[in-house]
Amino acid sequence: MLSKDLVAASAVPLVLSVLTEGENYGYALIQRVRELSGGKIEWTEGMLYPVLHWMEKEGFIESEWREGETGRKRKYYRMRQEGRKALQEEKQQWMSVHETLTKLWKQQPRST
Amino acid sequence: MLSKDLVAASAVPLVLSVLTEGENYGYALIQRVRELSGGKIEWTEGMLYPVLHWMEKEGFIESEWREGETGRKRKYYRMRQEGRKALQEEKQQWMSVHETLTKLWKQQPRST
DNA sequence: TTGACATACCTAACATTGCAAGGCATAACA
DNA sequence: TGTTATGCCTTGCAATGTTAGGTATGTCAA
Repeated sequence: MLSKDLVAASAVPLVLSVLTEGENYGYALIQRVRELSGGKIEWTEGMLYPVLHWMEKEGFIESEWREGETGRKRKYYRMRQEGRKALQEEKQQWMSVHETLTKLWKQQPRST
Repeated sequence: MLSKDLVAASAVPLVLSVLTEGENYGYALIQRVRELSGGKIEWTEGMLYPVLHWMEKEGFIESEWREGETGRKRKYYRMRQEGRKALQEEKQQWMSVHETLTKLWKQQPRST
């Protein structure tokens, strides 16, 4: 189980990244992320939907109600140009932290 | 400037990782992390001290008041065994997310 | 045809939380 | 003597996140 903070920090970059695979809808995003992470990342709907709404308000993504292969109505989300820019920014931020961490992890631990 | 969420998610692993370099005190941790990140990670004291207190309460680290090279009293923090365990766990969580993200970033983006 | 379950979306409200802002103290230096 | 950098701490309120609930439809088995 991932920590709350890590789930929060990774939500937007993950949604944007998954949408680079092509449009998708909320319920399926949860499953896709679970699948990609090997079951380690478990999103709840109550966490995801507000994030999607916020991202749409920000202009990162846009949505459209459509029927999928089943007869069900689904709200499909698609990347917008703003979203691609945001993803670039998110990537950089993530990598900044990642590089800082790995720099430390590679060091020989010195005893105190 | 890093997002609030990312700062929160990385605080504990970063503190633990920096302390593997040897004991250190709060004020210097802020500077060390700034330095390691090339100025990208800017912690505030109001954010760090409560985290240090929490980590001590959890038994990850222990503290001791001492005088440094200057005449100043400083509160030095040192890793405990619990902290090393916590760091291992944090590493794994971080890497889970990181691998999920990089998996997506490596993919050929398909157009919608 | 009825019930159960999976799919699919949404939000209100409450508890939790984070952090800006302030306070305190000392050393260094001009 | 005033200012800046160092060094630690906490309060209080704003911002936040998650739980829990609601709605609806398709599918399948009994």
